[in-house]
Amino acid sequence: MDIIFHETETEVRTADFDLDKTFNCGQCFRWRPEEGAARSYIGVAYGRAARARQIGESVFISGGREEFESLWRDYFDLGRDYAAIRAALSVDPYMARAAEHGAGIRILRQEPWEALCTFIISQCNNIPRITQIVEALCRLFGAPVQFEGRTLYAFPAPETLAALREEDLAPLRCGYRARYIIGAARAVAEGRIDLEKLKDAPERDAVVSLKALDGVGDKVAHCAALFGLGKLNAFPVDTWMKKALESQYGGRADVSRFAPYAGIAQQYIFHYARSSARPAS
DNA sequence: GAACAGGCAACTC
DNA sequence: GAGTTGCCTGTT
Repeated sequence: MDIIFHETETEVRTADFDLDKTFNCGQCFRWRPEEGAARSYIGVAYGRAARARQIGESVFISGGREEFESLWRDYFDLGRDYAAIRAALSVDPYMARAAEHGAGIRILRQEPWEALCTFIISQCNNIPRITQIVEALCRLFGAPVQFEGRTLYAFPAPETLAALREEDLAPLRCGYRARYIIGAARAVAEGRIDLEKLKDAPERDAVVSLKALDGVGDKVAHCAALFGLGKLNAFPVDTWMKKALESQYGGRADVSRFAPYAGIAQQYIFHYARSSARPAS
Protein backbone atom coordinates (compact mmCIF):
# COMPACT_ATOMS: atom_id res chain seq x y z
CA MET A 1 0.00 0.00 0.00
CA ASP A 2 1.36 3.37 -1.00
CA ILE A 3 0.34 6.61 0.69
CA ILE A 4 1.03 9.78 -1.24
CA PHE A 5 0.37 13.23 0.17
CA HIS A 6 -0.78 15.70 -2.44
CA GLU A 7 -1.55 19.35 -1.87
CA THR A 8 -5.17 19.00 -0.76
CA GLU A 9 -5.71 15.26 -0.83
CA THR A 10 -4.12 12.07 0.37
CA GLU A 11 -3.82 9.25 -2.14
CA VAL A 12 -4.08 5.67 -0.98
CA ARG A 13 -2.89 3.30 -3.64
CA THR A 14 -3.74 -0.36 -3.14
CA ALA A 15 -5.54 -3.15 -4.92
CA ASP A 16 -7.45 -3.85 -1.73
CA PHE A 17 -9.65 -0.80 -1.24
CA ASP A 18 -12.93 -0.45 -3.12
CA LEU A 19 -14.88 2.65 -2.13
CA ASP A 20 -18.15 1.58 -3.76
CA LYS A 21 -18.20 -1.74 -1.96
CA THR A 22 -17.03 -0.25 1.33
CA PHE A 23 -19.74 2.40 1.40
CA ASN A 24 -22.52 0.27 -0.09
CA CYS A 25 -22.12 -2.93 1.87
CA GLY A 26 -24.55 -1.62 4.48
CA GLN A 27 -22.15 -0.77 7.28
CA CYS A 28 -22.59 3.00 7.14
CA PHE A 29 -25.22 5.55 6.20
CA ARG A 30 -23.39 8.84 5.97
CA TRP A 31 -21.42 8.76 2.71
CA ARG A 32 -23.43 10.01 -0.24
CA PRO A 33 -22.47 9.71 -3.88
CA GLU A 34 -21.42 13.06 -5.28
CA GLU A 35 -23.71 14.16 -8.04
CA GLY A 36 -22.25 14.11 -11.48
CA ALA A 37 -19.10 12.31 -10.40
CA ALA A 38 -18.42 8.61 -10.59
CA ARG A 39 -16.99 6.81 -7.58
CA SER A 40 -16.92 9.99 -5.53
CA TYR A 41 -18.54 10.38 -2.12
CA ILE A 42 -18.96 13.11 0.45
CA GLY A 43 -19.39 12.30 4.08
CA VAL A 44 -18.78 13.29 7.67
CA ALA A 45 -17.04 11.24 10.33
CA TYR A 46 -15.82 12.29 13.77
CA GLY A 47 -17.09 15.78 12.95
CA ARG A 48 -14.81 16.08 9.89
CA ALA A 49 -16.20 16.38 6.38
CA ALA A 50 -14.39 14.87 3.45
CA ARG A 51 -14.60 13.73 -0.12
CA ALA A 52 -13.41 10.25 -0.92
CA ARG A 53 -13.06 9.39 -4.58
CA GLN A 54 -11.55 6.52 -6.47
CA ILE A 55 -9.71 6.34 -9.76
CA GLY A 56 -8.45 2.89 -10.65
CA GLU A 57 -6.59 1.54 -7.65
CA SER A 58 -6.16 4.94 -6.05
CA VAL A 59 -8.47 6.39 -3.43
CA PHE A 60 -8.16 10.12 -2.82
CA ILE A 61 -9.27 11.45 0.56
CA SER A 62 -9.46 15.18 1.14
CA GLY A 63 -7.06 16.63 3.68
CA GLY A 64 -3.35 16.44 4.25
CA ARG A 65 -0.96 14.33 6.22
CA GLU A 66 -2.03 15.49 9.67
CA GLU A 67 -5.71 14.75 9.08
CA PHE A 68 -4.96 11.46 7.38
CA GLU A 69 -2.72 10.20 10.16
CA SER A 70 -4.99 11.38 12.97
CA LEU A 71 -8.25 10.19 11.46
CA TRP A 72 -8.63 8.60 8.05
CA ARG A 73 -5.92 5.95 8.29
CA ASP A 74 -7.73 4.35 11.23
CA TYR A 75 -11.22 5.16 9.99
CA PHE A 76 -10.66 3.20 6.78
CA ASP A 77 -8.78 0.49 8.68
CA LEU A 78 -5.81 0.86 6.36
CA GLY A 79 -3.39 -0.89 8.67
CA ARG A 80 -4.99 -4.27 8.18
CA ASP A 81 -4.03 -6.94 5.64
CA TYR A 82 -7.42 -7.87 4.19
CA ALA A 83 -5.92 -10.19 1.56
CA ALA A 84 -4.45 -12.37 4.30
CA ILE A 85 -7.78 -12.33 6.15
CA ARG A 86 -9.66 -13.37 3.01
CA ALA A 87 -7.28 -16.27 2.57
CA ALA A 88 -7.77 -17.35 6.17
CA LEU A 89 -11.55 -17.05 5.88
CA SER A 90 -11.77 -19.18 2.74
CA VAL A 91 -12.50 -22.36 4.68
CA ASP A 92 -15.16 -23.61 2.27
CA PRO A 93 -16.04 -22.98 -1.38
CA TYR A 94 -18.95 -20.65 -0.65
CA MET A 95 -16.97 -18.51 1.77
CA ALA A 96 -14.09 -18.39 -0.70
CA ARG A 97 -16.42 -17.07 -3.42
CA ALA A 98 -17.98 -14.52 -1.07
CA ALA A 99 -14.57 -13.30 0.07
CA GLU A 100 -13.33 -13.01 -3.49
CA HIS A 101 -16.46 -11.11 -4.46
CA GLY A 102 -16.10 -8.78 -1.49
CA ALA A 103 -12.43 -7.99 -2.06
CA GLY A 104 -11.89 -4.30 -1.43
CA ILE A 105 -14.41 -3.97 1.38
CA ARG A 106 -12.90 -2.43 4.49
CA ILE A 107 -14.68 -2.32 7.85
CA LEU A 108 -14.94 1.33 8.80
CA ARG A 109 -14.09 2.28 12.36
CA GLN A 110 -17.08 4.46 12.98
CA GLU A 111 -17.87 6.51 16.05
CA PRO A 112 -19.33 4.13 18.64
CA TRP A 113 -22.37 6.27 19.35
CA GLU A 114 -23.10 6.84 15.68
CA ALA A 115 -22.94 3.11 14.96
CA LEU A 116 -25.19 2.27 17.89
CA CYS A 117 -27.74 4.94 17.06
CA THR A 118 -27.92 4.29 13.32
CA PHE A 119 -28.38 0.57 13.82
CA ILE A 120 -31.14 1.19 16.35
CA ILE A 121 -32.78 3.19 13.57
CA SER A 122 -32.13 0.42 11.05
CA GLN A 123 -34.41 -2.11 12.70
CA CYS A 124 -37.26 -3.18 10.47
CA ASN A 125 -36.41 -0.46 7.97
CA ASN A 126 -35.02 -0.43 4.44
CA ILE A 127 -31.74 1.24 3.55
CA PRO A 128 -33.06 4.31 1.68
CA ARG A 129 -35.30 5.10 4.62
CA ILE A 130 -32.56 4.53 7.18
CA THR A 131 -30.38 6.96 5.25
CA GLN A 132 -33.19 9.49 5.13
CA ILE A 133 -33.87 9.30 8.86
CA VAL A 134 -30.17 9.52 9.76
CA GLU A 135 -29.74 12.54 7.47
CA ALA A 136 -32.71 14.29 9.08
CA LEU A 137 -31.37 13.50 12.54
CA CYS A 138 -28.03 15.09 11.69
CA ARG A 139 -29.57 18.08 9.94
CA LEU A 140 -31.85 18.84 12.87
CA PHE A 141 -29.54 18.16 15.80
CA GLY A 142 -25.97 17.85 14.50
CA ALA A 143 -23.34 20.57 14.48
CA PRO A 144 -22.93 22.21 11.07
CA VAL A 145 -19.68 21.48 9.24
CA GLN A 146 -18.61 23.63 6.30
CA PHE A 147 -17.16 21.84 3.31
CA GLU A 148 -16.34 23.58 0.02
CA GLY A 149 -19.10 26.11 0.46
CA ARG A 150 -21.78 23.64 1.44
CA THR A 151 -23.09 22.92 4.89
CA LEU A 152 -22.96 19.36 6.14
CA TYR A 153 -23.82 18.13 9.60
CA ALA A 154 -21.96 16.06 12.15
CA PHE A 155 -23.68 13.19 13.87
CA PRO A 156 -25.43 14.62 16.96
CA ALA A 157 -23.75 13.95 20.29
CA PRO A 158 -25.58 11.69 22.76
CA GLU A 159 -25.73 14.63 25.18
CA THR A 160 -27.68 16.64 22.61
CA LEU A 161 -30.22 13.90 22.01
CA ALA A 162 -30.44 13.07 25.71
CA ALA A 163 -31.91 16.51 26.33
CA LEU A 164 -34.75 15.95 23.85
CA ARG A 165 -38.19 14.48 24.29
CA GLU A 166 -39.58 11.77 22.07
CA GLU A 167 -41.86 14.30 20.39
CA ASP A 168 -38.84 16.28 19.26
CA LEU A 169 -37.93 13.40 16.99
CA ALA A 170 -41.34 13.41 15.31
CA PRO A 171 -40.00 15.10 12.15
CA LEU A 172 -37.76 12.09 11.60
CA ARG A 173 -40.82 9.87 11.15
CA CYS A 174 -38.89 7.07 12.77
CA GLY A 175 -41.87 5.75 14.69
CA TYR A 176 -41.39 3.59 17.77
CA ARG A 177 -37.62 3.85 17.38
CA ALA A 178 -37.69 7.41 18.79
CA ARG A 179 -38.04 6.07 22.31
CA TYR A 180 -35.07 3.77 21.82
CA ILE A 181 -32.90 6.58 20.45
CA ILE A 182 -33.60 8.93 23.35
CA GLY A 183 -33.18 6.11 25.86
CA ALA A 184 -29.82 5.06 24.45
CA ALA A 185 -28.63 8.66 24.23
CA ARG A 186 -29.46 9.18 27.89
CA ALA A 187 -27.73 5.97 28.93
CA VAL A 188 -24.58 7.13 27.15
CA ALA A 189 -24.78 10.75 28.29
CA GLU A 190 -25.35 9.76 31.90
CA GLY A 191 -22.51 7.26 31.84
CA ARG A 192 -24.71 4.23 32.45
CA ILE A 193 -22.95 2.70 29.46
CA ASP A 194 -19.39 3.66 28.50
CA LEU A 195 -18.88 2.95 24.82
CA GLU A 196 -15.22 3.96 24.84
CA LYS A 197 -14.56 1.51 27.62
CA LEU A 198 -16.41 -1.23 25.77
CA LYS A 199 -13.87 -0.90 22.95
CA ASP A 200 -11.38 -2.56 25.29
CA ALA A 201 -13.82 -5.12 26.69
CA PRO A 202 -14.15 -8.67 25.33
CA GLU A 203 -16.69 -8.83 22.51
CA ARG A 204 -19.06 -10.99 24.53
CA ASP A 205 -19.14 -8.47 27.40
CA ALA A 206 -19.63 -5.56 25.01
CA VAL A 207 -22.62 -7.27 23.40
CA VAL A 208 -24.19 -8.02 26.79
CA SER A 209 -23.78 -4.38 27.87
CA LEU A 210 -25.27 -3.09 24.63
CA LYS A 211 -28.23 -5.44 24.88
CA ALA A 212 -29.09 -4.02 28.28
CA LEU A 213 -30.32 -0.93 26.39
CA ASP A 214 -34.00 -0.85 25.53
CA GLY A 215 -34.46 -1.50 21.81
CA VAL A 216 -31.08 -3.18 21.36
CA GLY A 217 -31.24 -6.89 20.65
CA ASP A 218 -28.76 -9.36 19.24
CA LYS A 219 -28.58 -7.96 15.75
CA VAL A 220 -28.19 -4.28 16.65
CA ALA A 221 -25.72 -5.10 19.42
CA HIS A 222 -23.52 -7.08 17.04
CA CYS A 223 -23.65 -4.27 14.47
CA ALA A 224 -22.68 -1.67 17.06
CA ALA A 225 -19.87 -3.92 18.30
CA LEU A 226 -18.54 -4.63 14.82
CA PHE A 227 -18.85 -1.20 13.25
CA GLY A 228 -18.48 1.05 16.30
CA LEU A 229 -16.31 -0.84 18.77
CA GLY A 230 -13.94 -2.57 16.37
CA LYS A 231 -15.02 -6.04 17.44
CA LEU A 232 -14.12 -7.81 14.21
CA ASN A 233 -15.44 -11.12 15.46
CA ALA A 234 -18.98 -9.83 16.06
CA PHE A 235 -21.38 -11.51 13.66
CA PRO A 236 -24.69 -9.70 13.05
CA VAL A 237 -27.39 -11.95 11.64
CA ASP A 238 -30.23 -10.17 9.86
CA THR A 239 -32.80 -11.53 7.45
CA TRP A 240 -30.32 -11.50 4.55
CA MET A 241 -27.77 -13.40 6.58
CA LYS A 242 -30.38 -15.83 7.79
CA LYS A 243 -31.35 -16.64 4.22
CA ALA A 244 -27.75 -16.97 3.07
CA LEU A 245 -26.73 -19.16 6.01
CA GLU A 246 -29.82 -21.29 5.60
CA SER A 247 -29.25 -21.91 1.90
CA GLN A 248 -25.49 -22.49 2.18
CA TYR A 249 -25.08 -24.25 5.48
CA GLY A 250 -28.57 -25.57 6.13
CA GLY A 251 -28.95 -23.27 9.11
CA ARG A 252 -26.11 -25.01 10.94
CA ALA A 253 -23.38 -22.52 10.25
CA ASP A 254 -20.37 -22.88 12.50
CA VAL A 255 -19.36 -19.26 12.88
CA SER A 256 -16.36 -20.17 15.03
CA ARG A 257 -14.60 -21.30 11.86
CA PHE A 258 -14.39 -17.62 10.91
CA ALA A 259 -12.77 -16.48 14.15
CA PRO A 260 -11.28 -14.05 14.87
CA TYR A 261 -12.67 -12.27 11.82
CA ALA A 262 -16.28 -13.48 11.74
CA GLY A 263 -17.43 -9.87 11.32
CA ILE A 264 -15.45 -9.49 8.12
CA ALA A 265 -16.80 -12.84 6.94
CA GLN A 266 -20.28 -11.51 7.68
CA GLN A 267 -19.68 -8.47 5.47
CA TYR A 268 -18.47 -10.67 2.61
CA ILE A 269 -21.48 -12.99 2.89
CA PHE A 270 -23.92 -10.11 3.25
CA HIS A 271 -22.52 -8.24 0.26
CA TYR A 272 -22.38 -11.41 -1.82
CA ALA A 273 -25.94 -12.47 -0.98
CA ARG A 274 -27.32 -9.02 -1.69
CA SER A 275 -25.48 -8.35 -4.91
CA SER A 276 -26.43 -11.71 -6.36
CA ALA A 277 -30.06 -11.01 -5.45
CA ARG A 278 -30.01 -7.62 -7.18
CA PRO A 279 -28.95 -6.59 -10.66
CA ALA A 280 -25.32 -5.51 -10.55
CA SER A 281 -24.97 -1.77 -10.11
C1' DG B 1 -55.73 -3.45 1.32
C1' DA B 2 -52.10 -6.63 2.65
C1' DA B 3 -47.48 -7.76 3.14
C1' DC B 4 -43.13 -6.54 4.00
C1' DA B 5 -38.70 -3.95 5.39
C1' DG B 6 -31.18 -5.32 7.60
C1' DG B 7 -35.73 -6.10 15.03
C1' DC B 8 -37.23 -5.85 19.59
C1' DA B 9 -39.94 -6.72 23.66
C1' DA B 10 -43.71 -8.70 25.84
C1' DC B 11 -46.43 -12.30 26.08
C1' DT B 12 -47.90 -17.11 25.42
C1' DC B 13 -47.58 -22.02 26.29
C1' DG C 1 -37.01 -21.62 25.54
C1' DA C 2 -39.43 -21.66 21.27
C1' DG C 3 -43.12 -19.42 18.97
C1' DT C 4 -46.32 -15.42 18.22
C1' DT C 5 -47.71 -10.60 17.99
C1' DG C 6 -47.81 -5.49 18.13
C1' DC C 7 -45.17 -1.64 17.00
C1' DC C 8 -44.38 3.51 13.54
C1' DT C 9 -43.82 4.45 8.91
C1' DG C 10 -43.27 3.99 3.92
C1' DT C 11 -43.26 1.29 -0.25
C1' DT C 12 -44.93 -2.24 -3.40
